[in-house]
Amino acid sequence: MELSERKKSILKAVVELYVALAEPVGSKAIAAALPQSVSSATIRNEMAELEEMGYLEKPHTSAGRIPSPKCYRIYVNELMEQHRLSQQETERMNRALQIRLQELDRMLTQAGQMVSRFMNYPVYALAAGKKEITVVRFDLLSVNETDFIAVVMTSDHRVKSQLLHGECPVDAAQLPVLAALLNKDFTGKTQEELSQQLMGMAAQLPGLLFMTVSQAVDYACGVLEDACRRMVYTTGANRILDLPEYQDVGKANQLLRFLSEESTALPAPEDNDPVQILIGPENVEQALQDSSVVVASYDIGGDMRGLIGVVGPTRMDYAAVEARLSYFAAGLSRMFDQGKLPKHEEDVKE
Amino acid sequence: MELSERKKSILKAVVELYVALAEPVGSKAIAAALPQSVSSATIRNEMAELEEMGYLEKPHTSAGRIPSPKCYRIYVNELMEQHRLSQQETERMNRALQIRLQELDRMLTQAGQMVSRFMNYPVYALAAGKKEITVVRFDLLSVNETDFIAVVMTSDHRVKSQLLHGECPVDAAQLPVLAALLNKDFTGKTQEELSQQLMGMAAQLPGLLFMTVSQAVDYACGVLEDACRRMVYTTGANRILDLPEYQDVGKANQLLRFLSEESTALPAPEDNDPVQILIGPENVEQALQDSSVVVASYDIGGDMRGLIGVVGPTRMDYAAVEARLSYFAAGLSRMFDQGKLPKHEEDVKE
DNA sequence: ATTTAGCACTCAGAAAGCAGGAGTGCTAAA
DNA sequence: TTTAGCACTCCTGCTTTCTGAGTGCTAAAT
Repeated sequence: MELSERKKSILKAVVELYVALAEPVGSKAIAAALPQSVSSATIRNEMAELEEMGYLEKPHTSAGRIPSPKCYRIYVNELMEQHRLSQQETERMNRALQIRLQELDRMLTQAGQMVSRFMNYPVYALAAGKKEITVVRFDLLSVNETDFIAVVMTSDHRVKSQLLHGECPVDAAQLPVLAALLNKDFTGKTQEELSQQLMGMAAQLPGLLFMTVSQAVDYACGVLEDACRRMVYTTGANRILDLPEYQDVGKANQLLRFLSEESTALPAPEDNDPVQILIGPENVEQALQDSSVVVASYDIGGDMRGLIGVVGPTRMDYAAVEARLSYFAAGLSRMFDQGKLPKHEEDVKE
Repeated sequence: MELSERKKSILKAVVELYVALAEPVGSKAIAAALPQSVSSATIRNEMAELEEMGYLEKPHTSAGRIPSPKCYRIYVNELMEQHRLSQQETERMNRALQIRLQELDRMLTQAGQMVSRFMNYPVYALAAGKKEITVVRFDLLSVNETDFIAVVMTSDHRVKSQLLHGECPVDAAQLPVLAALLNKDFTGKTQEELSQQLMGMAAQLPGLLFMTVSQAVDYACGVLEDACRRMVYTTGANRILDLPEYQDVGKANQLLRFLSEESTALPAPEDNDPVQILIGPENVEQALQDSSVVVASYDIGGDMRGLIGVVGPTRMDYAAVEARLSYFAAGLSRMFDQGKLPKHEEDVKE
């Protein structure tokens, strides 16, 4: 059944007043807020019906109404107006986007920090790729008789390196040979495949050389491992402590725990919507049932895209958050497009 | 004026009872806890004096006493007994210490996470060097006509690398030459010196080459910059929400903010005590006035040492925390000693 | 058939009052 | 110097009352 125009504008008013004041809103307040002039009694009748229909809720008998998740949903789908970013805001954001393109990991944390600063909500950022990450290139650099540097470039264009203390002396002249070997037999492999390959190699190589190869491959495994694991960066989690809905330490604790410990379970948009909004119980995760998530994706280049999400109470200024987040995502896309991450041969092939 | 034996044992009892129960402790409870059998009335007299002297405080007239910071101080200095780690504990810790030596940054966060898990308090970890960090080595690796990898090794043995998209074509053959140039003129320099040096170079090099050099040096600057800045890793901050002293959201918020935003201001031990304890107002930082910090240092190798600190309420089980932290620090020292970070030539010289 | 005014009703939250109890400080006896 | 005894304090938890915002219903007005 379709909602009357008036019902809709009442819902809209309820959401907007509740978002602004964080208190149940009563019939009088709505009457004042509506463009049409109607009496509070009329509003009361309408609200009784809307409650019946599941759009509004009462914390207790003699309080005003608060929007239900269903109400928020219809609000974001139909009712909410395009939030207009103020000149100030866009300028601030543009300034924030003037950062130098850095290593992807740092990039993500930085993006998160920026957004969190603008939103006053916790933010998470991650990069998602379509394919499994592999090593695409090895380099070994000699430091001295016993130490060398392993440089590993992964399929998502990250380059990681570390100083390794050889368990046996390493000949500087040998290193290029070993690197060539690594590049030949250990590239394009997932973590498990790497370990296997290494096992198979054990017999074919002189012990000393094998030690070194093994160290390098071990390192590469480590890199791949936390390329998968530590992909999510959360920032500004404690901002929720400023919000009235998390004044209860128990609730705050629950959400904070989730954000810091299980952040990998944070939602990623399924379809290719630029921005997706998940309201309260629409979240699968138990810990997010009372919270909402707004998540946007942007182009990173390569076969990757970046995800950046804002977590807040269901009472969230969806219009504003969505507007800001899209703006940011668009900005990031542009940034990555300019300082383009180079295509690796392998990507170009397909 | 010296405290009588009995006064001391009363203080000890007050601290230990208060630490255990988080409630003001009364004369009767103390009488029961003391080895000597004395009446609660005697205790009351003694406590009145101790309060006079500033060791004890009363939240209000008819409540028990709680220890003042001064009391905690004398407790850690003289009264507290060596906490004996249980077999279980040491085993768990040993198991935790079986981690593979990785990049220093990751190492620190890992150490922090481990300790925090054992302590149930927030933990911060950082590495402090005596000298300013400089770049000790550059490498440039060719990827394709336009891209190359910059590898930078710093004086604290970190190796960082990134894929750079050349603003102009880069000739693979040229790269070693440029790297040699970088190693000659840009090593052993602080961030500011790097920038200066680069300015001076602008005129002397063909434009195209200069672009590339400039990109590499820029990257090195970035590395040095956040080698200084992002040196502190905090973990488990929200554990404080489980403690009764931070049930007040305001207090919790203040401390959490401090931990996440100004963690660089966290205390580092001045002298070379293995473990240092800072109690409440002994902390310089405003935000730590009601909290205590136990911080230990351990040897990382090179000219660096690692710092690891536990933050908690003044009502903290100092004996246990100190014991665990020392054990951990010792373990970390040993680890770093085995998988020794190699000395760099420069360090060896002096 | 809506809309509106009016009014009794409900209920959370603040303020006030009350009893219980833990703990103190003091005094006087041991 | 220690201890028992006792009056006193004042926090805590409890019930009580009060107030006000907001509702739902009814009956009149449009």
